[in-house]
This record gives sequence, C-alpha cells and structure tokens, in this order.
Amino acid sequence: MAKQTKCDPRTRILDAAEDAIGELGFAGASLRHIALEARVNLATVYYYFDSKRGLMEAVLKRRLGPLREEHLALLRKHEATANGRPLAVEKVLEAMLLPPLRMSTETSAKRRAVTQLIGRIVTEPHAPTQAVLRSQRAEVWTAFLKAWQRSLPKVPLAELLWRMEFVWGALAVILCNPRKIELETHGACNPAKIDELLAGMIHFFSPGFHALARGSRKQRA
Amino acid sequence: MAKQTKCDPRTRILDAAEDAIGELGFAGASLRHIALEARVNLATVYYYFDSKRGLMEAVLKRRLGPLREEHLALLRKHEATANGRPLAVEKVLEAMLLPPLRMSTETSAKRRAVTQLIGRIVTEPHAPTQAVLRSQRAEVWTAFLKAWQRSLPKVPLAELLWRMEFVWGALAVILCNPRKIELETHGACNPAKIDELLAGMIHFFSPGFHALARGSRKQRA
DNA sequence: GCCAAAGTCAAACGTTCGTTTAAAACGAAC
DNA sequence: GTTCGTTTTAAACGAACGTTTGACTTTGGC
Repeated sequence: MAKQTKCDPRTRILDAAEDAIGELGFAGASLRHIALEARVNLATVYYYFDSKRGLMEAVLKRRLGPLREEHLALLRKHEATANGRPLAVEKVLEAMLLPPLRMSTETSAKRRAVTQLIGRIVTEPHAPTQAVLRSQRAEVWTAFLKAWQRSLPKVPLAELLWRMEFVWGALAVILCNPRKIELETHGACNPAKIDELLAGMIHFFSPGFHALARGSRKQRA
Repeated sequence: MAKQTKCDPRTRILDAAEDAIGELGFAGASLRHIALEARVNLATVYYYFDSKRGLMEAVLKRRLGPLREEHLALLRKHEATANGRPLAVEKVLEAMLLPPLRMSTETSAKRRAVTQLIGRIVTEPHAPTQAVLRSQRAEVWTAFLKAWQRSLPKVPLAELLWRMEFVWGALAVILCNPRKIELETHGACNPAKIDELLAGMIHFFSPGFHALARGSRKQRA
C-alpha cells in the first residue's frame, strides 16, 4: 500500500493525460496516445475512468481542487492579517496570481503540463470541459470579487469584473505557452522565475486597479 | 465575375470553417462538419484548399492579413500625428487594441467566429497553426515593441515584453469567449460595446505602463 | 488450497477522421 | 454540336478514434 506513490497506473494515466492535453489540447489528445505514454493497456484507462470525458474531468479536478484551496487560503490569510480592514490592492493581486504561478513550477522541469493545462482552460472550446471549469472556478471568482469590492468601493462592479478578466487573461497567456514567450523574447522573459514575474505583474497591474472609473466626476481622493 | 460576392463555395467554406474552429477548436473541427455547414461536397474542400492544413492556413490568413495591415496603419497614423516625438502610452495601447476589437464587431452579430478565432490563436496547441501565427504576428510585434521602446525608454526591454504579453493575454481572453464573460458577469460586462471596452482597457493599462521598472534606483522622474 | 474480487491484457466493435479517385455536370469557345 | 478546362459529385480508401468484450493473471481473506 505504500508502494503506490507514483507507480500506480491511475497516477501514470493522469500524468500522461496532463502532458498530452497540454501539448495537443483536449480534442487532440487521444486515449491511445495517453495509454502508450503511461505504459498502460488501453482498456485500463476505461477501468479507472469511465470514459474519455471522465478522464478529462479527473485530470482537471486533480489540479483545480488544490488550486482553489490555495486561492481561498491565501486570500483568507491576507484578510486575517488585515484585521477587518480592506486588503491592499497588491495583496489581492498576489492572492490571485501566486497560486497558479507556484503550481506551474512545483512540478518537475520536464513536465510543464500543469502550467499549460491551467492556461488552456481559459480558451478551451471543449464543451464538457467548460462545464467542469465553471463549477470549479465559481467559488474562487466570487471570493475575489468580494475582496476587490471591499478594497475598491468606488470602482463600479462592471469595471472590477473587467479588470479581473484582464488579469486572468494575462495570467493565462503566460501559463499556456511559457516556452513560446521565452523564445519570442529571445530569453529576455523567463516565465520560470516566478518571483520576478509575480513582482512584475503586481507592479504593472496595481496602478490600473487604483485608477477610478472612467468619467467618474464624484471622485474625491 | 461580379457575382461571386458571398455565394461562391470558396467563401462559404472559409466562413463555415471559421465558425467550426471558433466553436470546436482546430483539432475538433472536422472537414465533414465544415463541408456540411457550407452546403458543399466534401471533395470540394480539397479542390479549393489542398488539405485540412491548407484550409486552416487560409482561414487564418484571411483574417490575420487585414488585421496586420490595420495594426500597422493605425500605428503609422499615430506616429504621423506625433511629428517625430514618441507616442503617448494611450496611443500605442489604442493601436494595439482597437483593430482586433473592431474586427470582432464588424462581422454580423450571429457570426462571432472571428472574435473567437483571434482569441483562440493565443493558446492554440495545433502545431502547424502556431507556425502560421508566428510568421503573421512577428512584423506587428516588432513594430509595437519599437513604439513602446521609444515611448518608455526607461523601462527595460524584458519588462516591456512582459507588459505586451499581459495586454495581449487580456485581449485574447475577451475575444475568445465574449459570451462567457457576459454570462459570468450577469450582463454587467458587454464585450460588444467596444468603445467602452477600449476606453476601459486603456484607462486600466496606461498607469501600469507608466510605472517604471521594479527596483530601478536610477529613476529620476 | 480455494475463491471471489481486483486488475490487466489482446482483440475487436462500429464510427469518424483526412484523403483520394474517377466519373458526371457544367460553361464557354470554336 | 463537339470539345476542353473547370467545377461538382458519390463512393470508397486506410487509419485512427472512443468504446466494449471476454479471457487471463494477480491478490487478499478464509
């Protein structure tokens, strides 16, 4: 029972599926390719997961569950430190950005699949996938929206929602193709250095969040 | 010869392919589905385009070509107005954002495929597709990088590249799933109102661009 | 040692994929 | 009316897809 740390077929299948999805997308990743990569018979995939859709959901939930917990935990931690006062913009941004960035480098260097997986989620057209994502993301999304509303009470709701989408999009594009960014910039940008990246993103996005709504004439500060 | 405005099979195939890719992604869009939607025999697709890859390239180039021209034209127009001086941050941002946003609403309301197509490009795993994209995007990318370097000479190259990626990612996430954003925000955000959206994005991103590099102790202004 | 449960395996199911073929239908030219 | 190049068509190709089956091997409890 202590032997099934990483050698059990179930985990191997999940790992292989994660790699395949990251490389080829949900539609392009075939079960035969996944089974071959996991050194498992094709039918074994159906033994552990009922279908391709079942496997896809398992792949997503394995990562999105912990990610959600980290998101909420970090947000709660900052709120505990704030002692009931609204969080600083920088803290909310950090809570949004750090968990995905950290997860992208936690896995071994060779397997950058998690990264791509999370990034790909945003634009994935695969309908069943989208359903899983929405349910997993809803709780985190509302938690962050509340935090933003408390921190920036003068910014209208629609504006806050837009800005959250902007940040999420910027994050996704990095996670999705970190190798591409590194190549396109001839090495000037290195998505693996998450400390620098996080600091850079917070530094870049904070001023925008502090900006009030356009055309708001009631601004006093 | 003047009759082939929108009824010729070639255009119908391109339109159908655009729809299918927008909905299902490049791997998920099958030629049979596309041919059926275009009311064309399957072999006709091969008559006009050599293969599935050929069709995909044609679909991309039909939109990316004009988009590139609009990008460069708008940038040149602003530079002409600036009279040799560096462009304002807001102008460069507008030149980056307006062409894709405008293209997303130029097509009829029912066919929001262009929008999704452009957005999907960012995270598309399909390898041949990526190759087409890189070549189409390279020219525009370097043009904007030059503009940014002139406007913000104190910000290091790597930082500028990162910020361009951020903006591009935010844009992509909107273009890719405008309907999703509208639903998730319960109508508070409407991606179809591109004037408001553009103003909001410029207003949000400008302060970040004006920010200097982190930890830069040589800053004087 | 036996047995039921858990797990693995090769082989095949029917479907759909991208692609090809060869013949039919078409329109303009002579 | 025949001819020729262009366009459209039905039918089929082999390969790969998701999925199922049934037999085989392994395992832990009695």
